[in-house]
Amino acid sequence: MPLVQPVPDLISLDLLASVAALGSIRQGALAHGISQPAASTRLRALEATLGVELLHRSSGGAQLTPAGRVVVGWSEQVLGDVRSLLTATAALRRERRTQVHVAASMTVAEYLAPEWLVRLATLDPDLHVALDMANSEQVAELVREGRVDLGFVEGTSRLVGLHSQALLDDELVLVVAPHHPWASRRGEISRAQLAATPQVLREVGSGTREVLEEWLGAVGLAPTAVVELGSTTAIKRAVESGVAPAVLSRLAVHADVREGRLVAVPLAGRGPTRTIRALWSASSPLSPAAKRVLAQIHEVTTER
Amino acid sequence: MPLVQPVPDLISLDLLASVAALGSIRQGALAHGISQPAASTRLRALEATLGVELLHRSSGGAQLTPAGRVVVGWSEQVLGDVRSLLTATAALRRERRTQVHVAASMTVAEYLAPEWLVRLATLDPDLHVALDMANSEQVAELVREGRVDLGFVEGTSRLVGLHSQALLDDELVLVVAPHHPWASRRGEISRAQLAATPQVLREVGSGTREVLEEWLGAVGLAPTAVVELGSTTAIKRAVESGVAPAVLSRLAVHADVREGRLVAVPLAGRGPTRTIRALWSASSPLSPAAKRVLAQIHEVTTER
DNA sequence: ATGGCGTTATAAGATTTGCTTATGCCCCTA
DNA sequence: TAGGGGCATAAGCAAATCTTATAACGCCAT
Repeated sequence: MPLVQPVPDLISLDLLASVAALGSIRQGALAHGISQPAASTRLRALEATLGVELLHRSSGGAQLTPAGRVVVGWSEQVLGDVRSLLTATAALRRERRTQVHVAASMTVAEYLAPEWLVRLATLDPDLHVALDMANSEQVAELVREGRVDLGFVEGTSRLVGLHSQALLDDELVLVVAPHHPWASRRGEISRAQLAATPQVLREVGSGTREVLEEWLGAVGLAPTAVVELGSTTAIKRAVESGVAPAVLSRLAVHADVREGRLVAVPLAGRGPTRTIRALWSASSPLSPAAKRVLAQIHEVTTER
Repeated sequence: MPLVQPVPDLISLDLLASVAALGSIRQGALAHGISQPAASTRLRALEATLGVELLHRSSGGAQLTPAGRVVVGWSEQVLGDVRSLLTATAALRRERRTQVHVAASMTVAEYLAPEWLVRLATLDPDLHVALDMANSEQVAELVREGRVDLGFVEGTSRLVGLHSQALLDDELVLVVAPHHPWASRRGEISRAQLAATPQVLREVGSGTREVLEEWLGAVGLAPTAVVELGSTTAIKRAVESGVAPAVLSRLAVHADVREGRLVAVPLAGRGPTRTIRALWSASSPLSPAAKRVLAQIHEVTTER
């Protein structure tokens, strides 16, 4: 499958085309910014590589042989394709200078990223950020595989092969429907009570679920699912309808609690919290554009 | 007009395609017969040259980035055209191994070369000789310019920049029509008598004319043209019709004299003679096939 | 006939490139 | 925890490619 050696090199084919057009090896050398003996030696080597005499040389200059004309004809094809490749890679470089591909976990994508992106659009209009949503585990995988430049996740698992930077803490709160018995009771709900009560949970792999599992696991307990939903919004609607309580990010329920659709119920002791983190690949340097995005999001999250 | 540096090199583009197909830099290196660090360094250099990240590397192997896929796509074009170029040059090498392009002056082409080519066809059927006819001056120019491999000319002029080898001597003889007064006279025609008699001549540049001009010029005389014809056959027909005498190669008139269409009239003293020579370029080595042609023609002309 | 100006090719030395082997580090699996 | 897969770095060596200096050749004007 690989090309059989020896392979002609592009610079020598290009030089041959120049010599053909200009009529002498010396003029071709000048056009290519190399000395005349260097050009002479290169062309002799190209003839040896191809096993064909390409130029008829005299003190009056150099002209293509019939075989040389054939080779220059094919070379024009090759060199044209190389120019197209270089044009394509220049476009990729321009895109990479301004394009950042980001993946965020659901909570971040829905409640934090919009504000971040608005700030970015204001501060740095040249940057174009493409945002994907996935659960935290999937976000980490996308980053690890190099399919996105930056990731934002909740929690600290699956950071192998990745660099990370903490941005802000996010507290999880217990919410119930307004008519739920817990909505009007005084006092806090213990971990044992919470574990004994079926809840609406996110799917396995979501940061929200992981943090809850860790919080209960610290005392040998585990959450009980009445239903698993893949969307925080869906969970909020389910809770509001009285199905069961849920533990969700304060970021996610802030507006619903303020507007009376949900009631926040205090948890005993220190509630579950997690750190929202930025992730990037440990094996590839962050692009300048992605660094600018990270720096500005860090600035936004530090200001709160 | 030349490609702007730095230019990707074909071997690295080929290696990238192999790594993409095989899934690891190490497997790509094996396929290309180089060590793994050499492959790794080459691909890093290619990324620097193009200014684009092409591979996502991990301990599980290497996969193309989206930009890498674009580059490999364009590379397949480039590498495909390079393969076409290599196929074309292989065909040219095969042709050059068996094809010899020869130019001969009129006399040689009409009276010597046919026998030579018949012998060549018998002795070496793989050789293909293409024969052009031109006058001696034009033959020398074709050789000097590299447009033919070998030339055969009469006389010794215009050998600058050429190698030559004497093959045989050719005598020029004076011929007249059977009813011409000189046909029945006894004795030789002097140079003065010849110079004073209008003749049928070849065009300027033909070997036949040059030799005659030299022979008369040696005693301060020059030939007088009643007409100039570009073909020895045409000259023979003109002489036979009684227009005027002509001085032609013995090779050319041998059969006409034997069959009585023309009468050879002796010239006083040593008649004009010339050497039939082979010519080839001084600036390019003779190809093996052309060497075989020359060797066999030399053998044929030495046997006479 | 000679000198000047164009060309190509060779020689020698310096620099750059590209390879090798050895080895370190990382990740995954048994 | 050990072994086997991967990629990257370091050091040393050989080959390639460049430079300047110069030789040789052909053409043209004087």
